[in-house]
Amino acid sequence: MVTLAEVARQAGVSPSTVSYVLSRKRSISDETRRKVEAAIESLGYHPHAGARALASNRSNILALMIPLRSDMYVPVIMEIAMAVTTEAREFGQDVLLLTKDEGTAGVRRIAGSGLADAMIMMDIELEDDRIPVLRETETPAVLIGLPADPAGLACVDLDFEATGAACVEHLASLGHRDIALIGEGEGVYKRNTGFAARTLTGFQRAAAEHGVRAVHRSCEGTYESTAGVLSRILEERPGTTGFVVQNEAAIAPLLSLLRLSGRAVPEDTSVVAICPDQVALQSSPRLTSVSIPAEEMGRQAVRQVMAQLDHAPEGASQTTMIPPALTVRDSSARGPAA
Amino acid sequence: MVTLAEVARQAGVSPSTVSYVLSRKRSISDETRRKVEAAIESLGYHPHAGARALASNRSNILALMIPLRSDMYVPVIMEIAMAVTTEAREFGQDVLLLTKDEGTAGVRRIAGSGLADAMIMMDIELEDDRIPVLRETETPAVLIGLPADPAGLACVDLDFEATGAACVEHLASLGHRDIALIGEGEGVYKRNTGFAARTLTGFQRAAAEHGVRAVHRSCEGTYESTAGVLSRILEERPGTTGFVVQNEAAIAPLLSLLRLSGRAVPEDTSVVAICPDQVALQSSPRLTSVSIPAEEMGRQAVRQVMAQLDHAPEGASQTTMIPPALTVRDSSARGPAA
DNA sequence: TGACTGTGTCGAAGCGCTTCGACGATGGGC
DNA sequence: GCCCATCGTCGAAGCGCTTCGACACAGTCA
Repeated sequence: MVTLAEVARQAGVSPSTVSYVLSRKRSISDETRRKVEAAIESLGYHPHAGARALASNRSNILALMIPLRSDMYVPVIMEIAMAVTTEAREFGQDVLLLTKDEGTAGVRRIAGSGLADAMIMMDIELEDDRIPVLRETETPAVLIGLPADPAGLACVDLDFEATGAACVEHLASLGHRDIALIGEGEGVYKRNTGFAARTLTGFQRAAAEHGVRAVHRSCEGTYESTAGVLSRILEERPGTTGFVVQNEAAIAPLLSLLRLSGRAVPEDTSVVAICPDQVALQSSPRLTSVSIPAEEMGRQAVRQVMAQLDHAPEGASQTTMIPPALTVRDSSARGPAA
Repeated sequence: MVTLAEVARQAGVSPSTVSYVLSRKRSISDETRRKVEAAIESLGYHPHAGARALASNRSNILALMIPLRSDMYVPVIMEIAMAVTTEAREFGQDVLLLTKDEGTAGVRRIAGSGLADAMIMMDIELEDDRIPVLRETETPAVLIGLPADPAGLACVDLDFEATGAACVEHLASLGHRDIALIGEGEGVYKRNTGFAARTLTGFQRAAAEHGVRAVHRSCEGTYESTAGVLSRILEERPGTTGFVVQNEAAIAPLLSLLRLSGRAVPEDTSVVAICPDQVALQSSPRLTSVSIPAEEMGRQAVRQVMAQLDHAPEGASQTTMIPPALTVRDSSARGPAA
């Protein structure tokens, strides 16, 4: 192990000088800096993380708590995790991976041990029991998702209500008069994750505003479930020409089923998905969609958490709702009333 | 911050005694242990991670390096990561998430800073440049995947060669005489990740052994690409009745295309997939498949790395090839020669 | 020119833990 | 009843770093 003391010896300066070269907290002459940097380079020195954490009371680690199993689409979780990790490195931070099932004990452990400087949490429930612990331990944190009471907490999320509305507006503007929302599974609405309910709210509000008849059905995402949901919708409202899908797993079955039943997309039926761009682009036809800005959420979360760490906890209570971006592709076209 | 010293004061013992209660490295009387544990409980004490790492030269952190973008199916990566994290906690370890794009510099940084005690690496290339660095820095490590030269390294992977063979054997035993492997995208074979090539080797060997005509086509996984691949196969070998698919993205398109072309699965055509059980179960019909044992690979990796850390690096060079498990479901049935 | 203000560097203390050696108390073997 | 091993506990050193105060030196200003 190369230590700071060895670097100092090799550079012919004192250990504290080396430390100041590294931290830039005091001015150092160019000559000294060069000598020290040369020594660091030639010895392949890396500061000992534990020693640094002990002395400075900063671990330069961000804890990221992700769901073990959840309603969220796995690739989205992954993309957020990768974005967090990548962005964190830009700030010289590393990322500690925790699972949501560690729950409040996990939060306490991290806060108590100084292992991480802050937390980023995903899969936030409306009444998430980790939140009171976060408040109590005064852990700097950013939530990806929106709890019932976000007061005093930094949150980042897609504006799902606006998302639901945007899908309806798009279909309404194309002249569709009967539309359906194929949503997440039953469990998702019950389990208080909020986002599905918020989407539904926006969907219904916009439908009312635009004078569009709207139905909503939850769907488990399997082929069978999707088939059942679709046939019930068409039975009830045979004139349905527009679908909004908020369930990545249901997209492929739905397209397949529409094709089988002879309804051409987009000629007869329009489909708008709420899904990552990748899914929209891989489908056939390529889907008009509101994308899940996973990467942006991850990056935003890191930036906000770093802001809390660097410039005191002012602005910690900021909620960032990312506005939906609807991209028109090949799955939506003019409807009957156009 | 509650410190060990405060616990000691509250319990009426010396700090070293508290430390020994925690580490169990010296015997402690029941009475003292109880007092100390009570103090820990009542104060909500958690040892400071940095201090512990500094003094003991052990961070109790495992670094997990995962691909940012890769040939691997994202849910599999995720499942491995979750399994690693969960299993690591069983050993009292935490997991630090690194991305593969940190490359050799990342490995050096972790090894040099003592941030992690060991590394678990995914997405191993045949000639992975991180491997020499691992050897040079003498970092305890386990690779998930198989490099060209695994000498002296611990590796865990599915036995893809046996997997390819198992699929062929299953189809051959059902009486299929013309089979096709729909594989990963071109890039995967070129990019030296090994697993796709190993599967192909096993596929071809077993086909030869069983006197079965076999073709192989790589496939990008989009609907269009799958359609192209399928039509070319059927043009060349119209008698093809068995498909092996090693590309999760191609599964749904393939099933959809077979249905459209009037080939019933499994009555006319059998399909065997190499994919996670979840994908096989969600498809319709449910697929006969060799599952990707993501969770087991993750758990195994942690166990092996812990063995290296605990009982010296003997056995560090062990390669664990997980034997394939083929589960018969509803997508394979007797073929023409049966 | 003397008092002052910066600049650049150093020494030492201390972060919270582990661990080694020491030591008093106990108990078994003879 | 004495010696020695064992058990349970303590004190102190030290892990590698950051950071505070001190200080030498060179300019700057009246």
